[in-house]
Amino acid sequence: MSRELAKTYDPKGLEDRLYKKWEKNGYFHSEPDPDKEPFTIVMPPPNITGQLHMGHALDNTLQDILIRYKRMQGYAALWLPGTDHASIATEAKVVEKLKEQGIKKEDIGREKFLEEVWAWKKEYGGRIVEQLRKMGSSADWERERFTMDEGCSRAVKEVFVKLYHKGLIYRGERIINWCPHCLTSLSDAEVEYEDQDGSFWHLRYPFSDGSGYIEMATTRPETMLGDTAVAVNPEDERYRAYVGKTVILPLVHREIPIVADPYVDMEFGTGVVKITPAHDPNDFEVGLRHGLEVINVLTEDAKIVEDYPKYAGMDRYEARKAIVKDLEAEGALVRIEPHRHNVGTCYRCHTTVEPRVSKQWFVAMEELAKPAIEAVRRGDTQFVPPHFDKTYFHWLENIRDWCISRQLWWGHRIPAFYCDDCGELVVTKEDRCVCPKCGKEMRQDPDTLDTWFSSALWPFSTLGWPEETEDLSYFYPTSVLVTGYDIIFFWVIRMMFSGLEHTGQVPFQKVLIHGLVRDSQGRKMSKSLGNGIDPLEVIDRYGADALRLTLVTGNAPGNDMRFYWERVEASRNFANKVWNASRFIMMNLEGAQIAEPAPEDLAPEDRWILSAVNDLAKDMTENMDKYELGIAVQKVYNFIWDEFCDWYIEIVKPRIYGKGGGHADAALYVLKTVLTDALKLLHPFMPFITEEIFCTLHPQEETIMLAQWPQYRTDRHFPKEEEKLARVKDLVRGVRNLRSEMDVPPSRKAKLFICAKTKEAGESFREMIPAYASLASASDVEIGDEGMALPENVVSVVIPDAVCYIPLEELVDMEKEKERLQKEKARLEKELARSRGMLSNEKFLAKAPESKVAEEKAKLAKYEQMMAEVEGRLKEMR
RNA sequence: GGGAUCUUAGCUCAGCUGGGAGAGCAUCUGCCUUACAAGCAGAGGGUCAUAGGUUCGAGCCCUAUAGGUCCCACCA
Repeated sequence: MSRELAKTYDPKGLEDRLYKKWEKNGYFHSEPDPDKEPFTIVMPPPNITGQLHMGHALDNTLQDILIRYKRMQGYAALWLPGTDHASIATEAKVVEKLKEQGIKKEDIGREKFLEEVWAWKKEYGGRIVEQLRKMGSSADWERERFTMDEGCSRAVKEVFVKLYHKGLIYRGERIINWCPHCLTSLSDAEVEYEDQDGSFWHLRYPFSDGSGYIEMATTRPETMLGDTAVAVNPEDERYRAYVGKTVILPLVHREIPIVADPYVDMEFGTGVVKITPAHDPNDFEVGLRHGLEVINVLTEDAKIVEDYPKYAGMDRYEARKAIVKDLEAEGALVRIEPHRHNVGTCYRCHTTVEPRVSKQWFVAMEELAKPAIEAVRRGDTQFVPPHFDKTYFHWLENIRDWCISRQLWWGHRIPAFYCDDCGELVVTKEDRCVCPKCGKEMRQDPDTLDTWFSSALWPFSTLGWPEETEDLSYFYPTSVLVTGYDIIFFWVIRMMFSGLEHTGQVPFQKVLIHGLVRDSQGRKMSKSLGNGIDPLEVIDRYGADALRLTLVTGNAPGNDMRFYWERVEASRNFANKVWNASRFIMMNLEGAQIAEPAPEDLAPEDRWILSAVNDLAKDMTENMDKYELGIAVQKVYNFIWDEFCDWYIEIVKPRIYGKGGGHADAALYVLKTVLTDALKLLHPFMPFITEEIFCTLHPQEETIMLAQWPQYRTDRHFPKEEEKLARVKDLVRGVRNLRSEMDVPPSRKAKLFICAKTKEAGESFREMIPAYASLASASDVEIGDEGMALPENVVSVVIPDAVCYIPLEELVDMEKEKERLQKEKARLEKELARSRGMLSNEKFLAKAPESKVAEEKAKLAKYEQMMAEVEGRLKEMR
């Protein structure tokens, strides 16, 4: 069934239709294949609650390019998609929805609540997948996985139990980051710091013996209710005498000691710190060292506890006002000064986090970090670009234990059980547990695991681990992880140590890091700013191919990029160019069967373009293998637009129109061949348009997706013709330039007199005679050598190995011509000076590689010859 | 405080192992040349942040400085 390309390029409809075809025909599906090399990408699971944003679109585009490329190279390329992870965000969405109905999750209980989440997921879960499909993602959707599905849950339990028994997971009372809004603990990585204006309250606490006061400053006066000491630096002469004394805590009137601890900075403030172990991480440490009591004064939603009736129930900021007022009344407040400081906020809701002492589960990181550091040092896993390993090392070398318990319901439940009678603790993979001591049914820990705990297992849990599946042994370790640098700490590092700990291998060989997509002013796209651009809107207006091209051009790994609609438009224009060139070629082919021409029927331009596309394939393959996708796509873009469309097609037009000599069939064959190769090279970047054109051009072919990536062929390398065409291009450009500068309208044709300085040059020009009419507005062409007869009133253009004369009669302005030649002379003088300078430098001759010296000599000869011509012309005109 | 990164044309950015500065957009000029005006042809525009160093040769390597961005750690 042969179709024609539509007259105008319109991605709408076309993209949907092709995607359905690909999916229906199962082109995305991969199985282990002993005859092929595996290439594996595991997709980061985008959160289904959010909609697809530019970051996802970028991730997805890069991954899809790699997958399509490798597939065409004959790899068993598996792109394993995951489309959900258990997160605070998911839970919050459902909590919000229930709230609208006036229901709290506690009202309906855990089981019911989880049912609600699943129902919600059913309604919205497919959305992000649909959006990814619109991007052209060729992930293997048949293998779609969820972090919350059964396989993953099994892996999570397996890992937890194993690490627990190795002593690498422990439960302990620590001070952790607590979000009073989300009502859950947060890991250190989940806390974001922002600068806020605050105040410094200078307080004085009276000594118990009535001998005076000690003054200190605090940013959080309300926590003074929980103070259990005052600390000074042991080196501090000013306060040495006070250490060991006690003070009376104002308002509460509790007697607390003054301790000496090196944590206190003598230079800062008054050099005295109040110690509130329950509400500050540093104070907690000081408390441990000095055996201080931990007095918690805040509830989980950050209100004052009932022990302080006067303030009970007030939230922390209300309480602050009240307490400051009372302190003032009691004479404990010295002064207030403004103070700007960093406060930790919840990465999700940006509520100020409250340090809180509680029992949580932790992963001991020290032992796990070591192999992860080693693996990257050895090069088992490499970052692209490489400098990101520094970030990686820096984090791992300073890592702290990882708080993994979350007070949420939507997530993997911690597989730990408690006996309410005897306090026994059992960690097990079983769903239920009976106390081994008293035989009583045990109660499972109500908490769930940090979402990154399960996400860290993704590269192998999705392949069937802990079963030793065929998939796992074939596709693991995966080939490359594509992700943004903002997620190195959350995800990459945790996958690394998890992979090494549980499988003994790194989870991936390469980590391709990309930057963030920012708005046109360089700001991060965010919901609160409202500056986010919806990829679907871009697709709707310009097509997925244009969006993909935009996201990958002019972009180096690890660097941020700005989003401009103008760039999308430029990408769409390129698609349009490809479309029209293809339409032109097919119009001329008219379904004719074109056989491969005999080598002698190939014109120089045919060999040149065949050679060029051949070189292109080689170059692009090298770039792709080095993950230089931006460079690769730039090359195919330039090839198609400049070399193929603007030069080759234009040169060949007279031949296929039957004017001028040469074999029309050979030209048609070359057009078809080169277009086909170019489409293949472009396909990973612009899958839809290339598929549509390819299948129309080759009605017998099913898809370009499974076509072979163009291989470099030594029998398609024609350096001689490349040289010839370079000369012809120089000539044509020279003539065009001259005509433009002399204001000659294109409609005014003129004869070209080409005086060739060498036999080869003359031959090159002669072979291309039919092309000059359209390329250089030539009415006729005469080629000769030094002695050729020239008409009066000519202008000239000097190019390497030749001079081209154009008689323009009344249009010739001799002054202008002189000016032009003077300009050219000046340019050549500069070049000659540079070249002669280099070649007269003995050190250059002695130390530079021979090829460079030879190259420079050739250039010098060329410029000398051109200079002689220009000077000769100027002399004649005098 | 520690670390990373950037500074190249008016704007946004490429520039892969050091060997005569590039693209897109914008600007200016001329063209509806039968695939494409979402196009064609041409032009202008850069001491590659600054100062040193290594080298026959530096946008690229090294050192310092200035400015910007980001990450981490943080002073109560």
